[in-house]
Amino acid sequence: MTFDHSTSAGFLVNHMARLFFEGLRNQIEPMGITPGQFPALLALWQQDGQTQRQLVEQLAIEQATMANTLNRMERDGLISRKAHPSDGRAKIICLTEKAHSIRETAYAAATDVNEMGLADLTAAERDLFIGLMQRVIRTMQNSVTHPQDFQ
Amino acid sequence: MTFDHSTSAGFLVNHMARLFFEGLRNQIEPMGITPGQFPALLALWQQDGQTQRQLVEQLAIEQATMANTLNRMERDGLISRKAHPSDGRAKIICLTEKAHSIRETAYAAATDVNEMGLADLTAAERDLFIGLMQRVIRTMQNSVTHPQDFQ
DNA sequence: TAGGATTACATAGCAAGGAGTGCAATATCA
DNA sequence: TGATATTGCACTCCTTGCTATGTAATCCTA
Repeated sequence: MTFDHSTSAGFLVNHMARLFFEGLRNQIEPMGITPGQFPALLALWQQDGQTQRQLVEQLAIEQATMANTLNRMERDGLISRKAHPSDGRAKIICLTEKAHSIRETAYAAATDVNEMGLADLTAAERDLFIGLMQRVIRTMQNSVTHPQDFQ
Repeated sequence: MTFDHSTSAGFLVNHMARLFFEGLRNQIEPMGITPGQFPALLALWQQDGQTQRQLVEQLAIEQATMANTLNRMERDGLISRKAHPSDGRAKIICLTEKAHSIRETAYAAATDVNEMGLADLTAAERDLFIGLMQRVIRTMQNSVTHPQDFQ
């Protein structure tokens, strides 16, 4: 048996992800933020003052990863952690002025990267591609929660 | 302006990559190998005794990343580095008996993960999906080498 | 043929993903 | 109400990606 990486879904997905990651890094580096911070920033721009738990649920990232990312964002002056008004365990994640100020520039950068990656596709192909990815994600999430469906 | 991660290509690609990565990890962990070692193993199973440089070129991974991965594979008893017969700078990467022995099981595991991810797609949709990913990768690689084509 | 450029590899350091563990606060229930 | 379970978060360690840098070997060329 042989195995061709150029037609292996896993290999292609991994390669694509690295290219998007690097593309976004190039775009947003001048603003002082990194690709891993981006999802959290998007969520907080839409609704500031969420807990770490809420961010974890929205972004499908593990709690430990989010804690580390928030540490780096705090270090970089993008967020501050404040006490939760009613739950002594939780903390409220609040954006700093710096984070607010780069919002529109960052949106544009992310849009540019998506645009760059899909530049060769027609509008119909883009919709198709997005739809296929959403279906693959749903399938894999289900196969994790219900592993007996697949062997 | 707003930004919906469920329709952002970059976000979806990243999420998909993490799911494939974890899926593969679950499958191959029992054999004592990890997802990052997989591409190098595939290349060496097809042709043993390559140099690090050859692996880097085939797999589109940076040289330093490959060196670190090979360090872990050497530590885990999957490869050994031998002197190159004619080039004093280079080294020959050779698979151990252990690495040879898990070949077929590992192929099956990778095939299973790809199959699991694409389970919801028809044969035609799978071909389409693979083709779209190949085009996106080509587009992004070109935009890196010729950045002036995109602004 | 000596000196500079290139090549192959190693290493250090950072980012961002994960698992595992521990702690303190909260919730639940007998 | 006291014991137990759950929740929210922090911390440690691992992997895998990157860049930057260093070193030794090889190649090229004036």
